[in-house]
Amino acid sequence: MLINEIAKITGISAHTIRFYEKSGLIEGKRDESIKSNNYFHYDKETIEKLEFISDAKSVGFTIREIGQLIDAWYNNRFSKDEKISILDEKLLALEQKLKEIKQMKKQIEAFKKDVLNDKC
Amino acid sequence: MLINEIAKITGISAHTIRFYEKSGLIEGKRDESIKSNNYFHYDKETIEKLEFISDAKSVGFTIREIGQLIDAWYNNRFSKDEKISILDEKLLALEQKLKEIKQMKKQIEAFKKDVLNDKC
DNA sequence: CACAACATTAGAGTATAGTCTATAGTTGTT
DNA sequence: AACAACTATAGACTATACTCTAATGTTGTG
Repeated sequence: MLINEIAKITGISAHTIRFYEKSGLIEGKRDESIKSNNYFHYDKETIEKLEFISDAKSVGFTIREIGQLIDAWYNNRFSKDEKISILDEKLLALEQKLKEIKQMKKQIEAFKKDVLNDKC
Repeated sequence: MLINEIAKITGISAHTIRFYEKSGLIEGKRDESIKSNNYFHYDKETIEKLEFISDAKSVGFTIREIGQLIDAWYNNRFSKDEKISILDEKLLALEQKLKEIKQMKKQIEAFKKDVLNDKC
């Protein structure tokens, strides 16, 4: 698949996909048998990764963190122990985020109560 | 209290506090009886707001969103109905974040399982 | 009174994460 | 062949949220 095709599938613009590629999150391959152009070809795994990137961005992970996660998942840049340590670290971060969000919900609910009772 | 005092109390730098003031999140008052300087004075409410800003940033709210929340809480820029509508909107956003984070946790736990079982 | 420590303002600089433009070449359709 | 549509690359531009610097004036301590 060429860039515009995965752009359409994932809903991520070709520009942004190129930005993610430059950032090392995904990697297209050039078809050595085609010598007239140097278009990048992307596979189904790239689509999976792009969908993961969208989700991971939503929960507040940075590009660098998402890169680590993708490496821990797909690549062999890290040893098994290193992979587990990265994943555990992110799980802990998510636990922390859950706590903070629940706390914030309580606080905003308290604001709301005050507003409803004309206390502010 | 002057700026460095609330900076110390809240752990937020004076620079950042001035940035929040320019952004409309907090507001210091000048002492009209002192004519030799135009230092800003901050009260306990400002400390509350700064602590709220820190928490709200942690959960991913932008400066603009935090401004809305502070207005809905402290100021009378909005009617009661508008306040409730802002607070409900933020509560919904937090619900959504909770869902996304739980989903991401599951996904990372699945990665971890795969790594532990040498499946990737 | 010297002088360190603190205050204000304007504006410059940084990091992150895109987003867009310009240039140049390639592919597919008529 | 003409031409629209697609691709790659470099680099400029934008928004957000700081962070720092410079210039200038004020306050408090020995």
